[in-house]
Amino acid sequence: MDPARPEFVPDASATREEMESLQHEVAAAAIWDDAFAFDPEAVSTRSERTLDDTGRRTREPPLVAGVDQAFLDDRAVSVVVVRRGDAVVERAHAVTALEIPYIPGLLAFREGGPILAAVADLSCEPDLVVFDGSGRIHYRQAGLATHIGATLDVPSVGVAKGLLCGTPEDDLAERPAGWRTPIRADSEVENADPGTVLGHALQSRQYDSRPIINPVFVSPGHRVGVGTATDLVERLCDGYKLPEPTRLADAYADEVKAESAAAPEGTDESGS
DNA sequence: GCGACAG
DNA sequence: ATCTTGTCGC
Repeated sequence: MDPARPEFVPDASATREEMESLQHEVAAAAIWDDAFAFDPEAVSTRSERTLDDTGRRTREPPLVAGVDQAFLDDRAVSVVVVRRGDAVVERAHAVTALEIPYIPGLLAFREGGPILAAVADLSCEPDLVVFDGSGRIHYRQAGLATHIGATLDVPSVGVAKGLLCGTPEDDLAERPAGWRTPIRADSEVENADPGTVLGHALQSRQYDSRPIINPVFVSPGHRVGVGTATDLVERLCDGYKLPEPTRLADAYADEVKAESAAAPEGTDESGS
């Protein structure tokens, strides 16, 4: 799978001004309404939900991909795991040299290239991609999920463990599983009317008592509206705080990282 | 100037 | 993100 919008591919050697300028272009081109072909109701981590009362399959579950990364000194291990229902259909990875450090707001320029390298090896085209990081919840509304989603022109959502910017409508403390509240644009968010709903804080899981789990922050990447983005992520959570696509990608990234740890450079046996 | 700040 | 043993609980 290759970039549909090559001009959006993040360039780590660009100046900060050029990076922010590109983010504004990406945000202007991003689609934050439901504009995908699959049936959102068919998205699931289990195959039973795609069966009707008589047990017959009623619709083919969409291909959902999870993207995550692990790091090894100055190298990034990027992986993509694609599933159809609960079956892993394809996995791809890439080990590349990191060019710039982590800078809040510019994450796509550090991890975007490595991710695109892994996605390039994918033979299938996912219906939805779940990224570990923000999408529209970003200073210029162009977080990792939005930037890479728009570059590939694939429906995407961002799931972050922490809130980058924006203001939660309600207090996030100790909420029950299933609870959600809007994250609205404030003065820190450019080109957005204050109050615009950028995403949601979603309490994907909670214990009856302690320890207390923090919510995840879901936002549209590309071709998905705010409400649907959160609905989809909720459907993809299976008893854990993080959605299943992210958890699988996380585990695979750890595997590849362990294998890459022994190899000095690009000693890639599996031919990613 | 000070604090905040995805991974 | 990464560095890390044991430990409490279903």
